[in-house]
Amino acid sequence: MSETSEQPERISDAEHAVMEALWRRSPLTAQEVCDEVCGPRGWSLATVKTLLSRLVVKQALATEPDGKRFLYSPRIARSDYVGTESRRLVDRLFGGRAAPLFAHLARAEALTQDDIAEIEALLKELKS
Amino acid sequence: MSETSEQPERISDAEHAVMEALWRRSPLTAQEVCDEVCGPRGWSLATVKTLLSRLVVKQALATEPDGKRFLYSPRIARSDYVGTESRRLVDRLFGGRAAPLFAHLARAEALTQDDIAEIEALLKELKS
DNA sequence: CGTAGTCGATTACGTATGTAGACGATGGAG
DNA sequence: CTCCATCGTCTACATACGTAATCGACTACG
Repeated sequence: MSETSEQPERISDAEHAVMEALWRRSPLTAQEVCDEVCGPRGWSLATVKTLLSRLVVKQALATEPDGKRFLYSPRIARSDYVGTESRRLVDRLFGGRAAPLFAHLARAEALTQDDIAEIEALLKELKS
Repeated sequence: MSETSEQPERISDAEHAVMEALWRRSPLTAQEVCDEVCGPRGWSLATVKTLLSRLVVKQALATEPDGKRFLYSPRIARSDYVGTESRRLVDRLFGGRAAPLFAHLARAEALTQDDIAEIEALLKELKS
């Protein structure tokens, strides 16, 4: 019984931006991650390094030495992250049921015809 | 031009629990809010008072004096809150498109037949 | 072999958040 | 009129987060 019941630590907003870069492409060095995110967010390399360290502590990233520096890669799948975050929202705001969320989005988001078609196809698949 | 371009301040997790109580029923006194949420969350009255104050500062709650104490009521509609939070999630995780979120939920959440029927009805309505 | 650039690690610091105790005003009971 | 229960406010404090500078180690260039 390894008594390390690691329920995954929460990933903050800024940290999430770093994760996205690494989900797009990995492994990357700190510098490369910065190339991806520093521009858009107006961050310095130092900031990215801090975020990377924190993500490693949170076990969200794995490191692999590459000569003098590290290569970082995600340790959790994007789909898992998306799953828990979506679930959190649905639980907090829609009593745990996905349908009301969808209803809300449908009304508020002005789905395109393509969106609607996509969803209908999905429903058909689910019903079979 | 009133230069108070108040983009609504973010409501934290704990604060959100308080908002939910007041969305269910309002106005309420601090004590009454505590009756609603202190049990489930294991909070003390003091904690609720702090959260209420912070929410007032954030303009999420309005106060109305009632003798010696205050009555609190929401100043923002739940649907607005739900809207911005949902939008945040969709933007962060699904590139701003609702359909992928739905696809994810559909696969991961095991929608009931009722859910599916509900959504189909909605789609029909949207297409007309 | 020394020096400049680069790397991760350490330290910093302000604000937000979770949680709550202490305090001063005040209104109602007696 | 006095005293106590309550109220909101102020203060407190640990942790998380956003953002970054600094520092010691190392490497590649000259």
